[in-house]
Amino acid sequence: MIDRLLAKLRRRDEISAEEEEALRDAVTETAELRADVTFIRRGQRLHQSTLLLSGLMCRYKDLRNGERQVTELHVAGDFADLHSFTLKTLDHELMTLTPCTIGLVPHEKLTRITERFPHLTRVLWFQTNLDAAIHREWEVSLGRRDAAARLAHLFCELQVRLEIVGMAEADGYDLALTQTDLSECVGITPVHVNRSLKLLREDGLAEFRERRVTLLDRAGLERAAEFDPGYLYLEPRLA
Amino acid sequence: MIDRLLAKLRRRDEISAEEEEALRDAVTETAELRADVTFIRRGQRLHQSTLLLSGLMCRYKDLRNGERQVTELHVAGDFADLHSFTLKTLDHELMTLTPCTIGLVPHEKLTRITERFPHLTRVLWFQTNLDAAIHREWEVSLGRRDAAARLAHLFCELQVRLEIVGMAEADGYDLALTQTDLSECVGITPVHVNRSLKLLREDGLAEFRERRVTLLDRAGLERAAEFDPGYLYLEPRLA
DNA sequence: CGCAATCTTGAATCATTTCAACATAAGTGG
DNA sequence: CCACTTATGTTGAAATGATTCAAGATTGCG
Repeated sequence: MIDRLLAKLRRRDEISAEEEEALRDAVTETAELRADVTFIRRGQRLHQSTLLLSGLMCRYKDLRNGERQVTELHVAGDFADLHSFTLKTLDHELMTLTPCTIGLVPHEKLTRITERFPHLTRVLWFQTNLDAAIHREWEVSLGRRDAAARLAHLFCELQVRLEIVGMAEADGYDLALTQTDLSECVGITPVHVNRSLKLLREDGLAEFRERRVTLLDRAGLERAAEFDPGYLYLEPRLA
Repeated sequence: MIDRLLAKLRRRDEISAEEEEALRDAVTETAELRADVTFIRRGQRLHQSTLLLSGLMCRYKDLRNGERQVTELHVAGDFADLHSFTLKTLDHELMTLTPCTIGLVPHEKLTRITERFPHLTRVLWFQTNLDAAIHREWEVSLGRRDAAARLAHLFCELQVRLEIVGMAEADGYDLALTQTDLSECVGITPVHVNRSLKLLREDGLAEFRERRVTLLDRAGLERAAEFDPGYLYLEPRLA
């Protein structure tokens, strides 16, 4: 059940049998959520963290005029709001994009982990730092890349993140987003997403059709996006 | 010496005398750095973290064409690369913007803290999550705010962060940046920074002259920027 | 004083947005 | 199963915010 989380953690560090047990024990409950539900709102006091077992979620912030900026996408295996453990309250909303299965992890369980499992604590801390690294790379996209490169970069990132949890093929993956969802990730209008996707398609780099991303030329796509997977910290580092 | 760090930590949580002692003990060395030095490069294996005691620093990433995106500014009291403790390597560069005094904290000291001081560990973990929250807010600026609002928002953020460590007056603060530095923070060209600063000045909101930010109308500036300090987590939360 | 960095402004250009129309796909109820 | 509605995708043309290029003004520094 927490296999995808374990795959993600073990990609970077060793997790002992006891640590694995502590993690399994930490998930006290599971739940199903339907698509397009904002189930955590900014400012709300939280007492548990959400482990995404299957489905797609996003963190976002809205502006007064209704514009929305998605700050991160979450795929199966991600701890969608592990940071609420130390923050207690979030500065953003958290919503499902597809139907999702989640595991609930009470903050007391995490406190216990910090008291008894220093290494596992560092591994979890690492995961929140990985989210921060993803935020940084999105800052670069939003600040410096043009529309097509932003989309290309996002497609590259998701290919790698989904591969880690066994949810991507060599040439692409399912991605149940609309062009409007994409526009909220990359900070452009839906209309311009449409035009930019057309460009990527015409350049033979990538295609987004029927809720699936197809990497037509992965190397070329990565070049166009200036994608360097370093920020995803794929090599083991043994904290 | 680590007073500003302590002020920052105590703003959000209680730090016991022992914990304070553990922190003091963790800083094994201090150093002076001159301005405009990139002293940590992406990919470099790190064995210590950098505590900024005085001065101004930034994290940034460069693109092939030479464009630079600053992903966060650091002020006195910030742990500029606490995340290197779990990441081991950074995905970005770290550079001084002014002459800086830094404290060096070996990662073994931090490992010790995770083994003996669970609460202090959570407090430090919180700090890296706070950096992530700042990244998120910058994503919103870069993705959705126009040029003037991005600058306005940055000025508001720094006012609050500098107040916490006693380095801002009620109406503004010293900020030793050039307009080009600002442009690398907010993702626009230096020329457009200049024009946008003019707008803010003409609207009576804020002024940036002679390396000093003056908030002419703080409430108005915050309104223009849609600044909500929630993401800076200013209230105590007792982890 | 004089050079170099920084700031300022104007005018032309460009990427993206806006507005609008139409096409396609998906979902609902009769 | 079709008619109808709604969400999503596509394209064109005009408008806009930001960039680029260029020149001149100001400031800081050896």
